[in-house]
Amino acid sequence: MKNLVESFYQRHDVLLIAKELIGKSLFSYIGKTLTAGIIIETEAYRGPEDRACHAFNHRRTLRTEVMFHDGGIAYVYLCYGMHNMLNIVTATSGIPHAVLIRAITPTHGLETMLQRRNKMKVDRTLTNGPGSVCQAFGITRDHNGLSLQGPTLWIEDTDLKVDPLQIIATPRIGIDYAGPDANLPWRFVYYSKRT
DNA sequence: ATTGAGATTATT
DNA sequence: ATAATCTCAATC
Repeated sequence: MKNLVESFYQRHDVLLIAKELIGKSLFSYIGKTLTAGIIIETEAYRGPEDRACHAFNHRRTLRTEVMFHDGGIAYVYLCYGMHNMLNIVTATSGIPHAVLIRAITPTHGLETMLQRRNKMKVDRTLTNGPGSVCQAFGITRDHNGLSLQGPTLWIEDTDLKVDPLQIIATPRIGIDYAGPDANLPWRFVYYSKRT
């Protein structure tokens, strides 16, 4: 297991990075507890030219500011007034690319995740949506702009071998307002046989 | 100052 | 299908 280095995040092909993040391991050490899981679903948001991206047309606000920074940090924002969303900022300064983490399969800290999610049993709903992932991992807007080199939030490589054929590309979720860009197949789902 | 809508989730 | 809930940006 090895922490992904800055140069991994600072490449300029956000679609490639979104695909490569599938099968990696997301860690958080928050509230004195370690939680971790394998990333199984991502979405790419490609800066100025992507109508679905918050930073479309270089829209630069308090919220989108961190997307313009160098890759390798977290972009966390609030959606629908109640859900935190975790994004990975990629590319380099001035290029607002990001990858939304939509789902993981839990590996560590299951107890903590259940508590945070207010659930009794581990099931598919524990961490299968961007809001759920953040809640289970304890990630909030307080972690906006945080470095992914740790010690609070980071991503490690794994021994898991991901066959490219197991990654399915589909249109992104919940962005009907983006016009033609709503059809771009920039959502990536890891397809594995399940019980 | 007000308003409308959003990268969602859990429940009816 | 819909309520819950709050930030942002566009408009007055």
